[in-house]
Amino acid sequence: MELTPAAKKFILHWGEMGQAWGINRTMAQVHALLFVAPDSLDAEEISRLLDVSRSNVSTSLRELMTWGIVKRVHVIGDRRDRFEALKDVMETFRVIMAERKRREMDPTIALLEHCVEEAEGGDSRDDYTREQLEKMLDFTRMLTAWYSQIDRLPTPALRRIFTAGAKIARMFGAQTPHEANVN
Amino acid sequence: MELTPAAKKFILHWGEMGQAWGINRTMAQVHALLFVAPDSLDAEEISRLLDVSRSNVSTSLRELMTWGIVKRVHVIGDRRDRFEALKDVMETFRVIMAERKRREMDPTIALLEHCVEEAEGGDSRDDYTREQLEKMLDFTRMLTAWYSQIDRLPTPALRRIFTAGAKIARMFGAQTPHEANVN
DNA sequence: CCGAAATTTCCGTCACTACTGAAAAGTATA
DNA sequence: TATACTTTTCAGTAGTGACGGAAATTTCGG
Repeated sequence: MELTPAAKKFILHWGEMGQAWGINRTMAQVHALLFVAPDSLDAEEISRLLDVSRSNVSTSLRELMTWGIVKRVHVIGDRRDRFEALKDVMETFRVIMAERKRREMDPTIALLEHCVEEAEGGDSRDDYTREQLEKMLDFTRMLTAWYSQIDRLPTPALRRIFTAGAKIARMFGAQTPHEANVN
Repeated sequence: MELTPAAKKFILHWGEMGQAWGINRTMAQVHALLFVAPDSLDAEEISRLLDVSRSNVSTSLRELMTWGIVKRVHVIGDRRDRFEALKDVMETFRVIMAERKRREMDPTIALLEHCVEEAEGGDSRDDYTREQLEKMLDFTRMLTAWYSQIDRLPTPALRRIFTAGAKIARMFGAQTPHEANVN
């Protein structure tokens, strides 16, 4: 098996995107490869196709598995581990979101709570900082609460929400009397 | 002016978060500092408070300004440039989203379109890859379309959407007859 | 128009992370 | 249990990007 030009371009681009989002390039490339690959691949093959070392592949695969977007699979008659990615884009997206929430949003909320609490004891010179931190905390809580609600839904419902952007905008876009007064 | 413990912790954490999202640490720290600072700061002061070089601050500020979340301001009687961050969290979030869409989503869509087109000419062995790329393209388009609709709304409407997660979930969560059959 | 203050640019250095190769550990088969 | 095959770990290396310091440029007051 060799990579088609389209697959190559996608894999390289995915690597770049990964970097922009704080994900190591090889890891993103391995994911991209598994995503477009018709069959599961073994580590050796991945190493060959991406031209990176076997050990680098091993590390990347482990990471991808802890993220939950790549799974180890086996085929009878082959001792080697084989790997395949989640093939459903929405599902992949959800898993990544859930993981980033867990790794980044939750700790951020905890830290902000701590900071706000600490800033309450401070002298009045710190009032402004405390207010800003509170606003940041409120916003982060709002986002994660929204996410939690949405994440409960099955994939088709999620898809409906995302295709209903205009409808949602219309529903929530109406100005309240107060806002109308302000404008 | 010196940093309070709460401010320090927030700034450090924000730096870490930045890294996880592909943003350089100093840049994130400068932003955090300006976000919690009661008044605008000049570059010298930022350099001192964060203990990084003047030139590093200069670069970070320029980047933050191209992102549009930090503005140059002047006070009479002071030749030095002073800087302040957007103080509204939601607004900051919006600006960052818009910028990332422009920098990452749009190019990704362009590339995926190109790849799909190219893969159409290929032999049937590439069908699966093409299908996967198409799915990825559809998903990306769906997301950006949703975003475009939502982004039109004024901030209060946006806030209403984000506080209405449960309501939205209820509205779109109802199963269609088809889905009910499948389950 | 000159000089001082402030800012930006540039290039060398440093630090960090990704990466490799080799060795170690693990696993299945005979 | 030995052996061949596979995966993982680890320690050293390389490469990338952040950073600092100095020089160059710009800006402003006198």
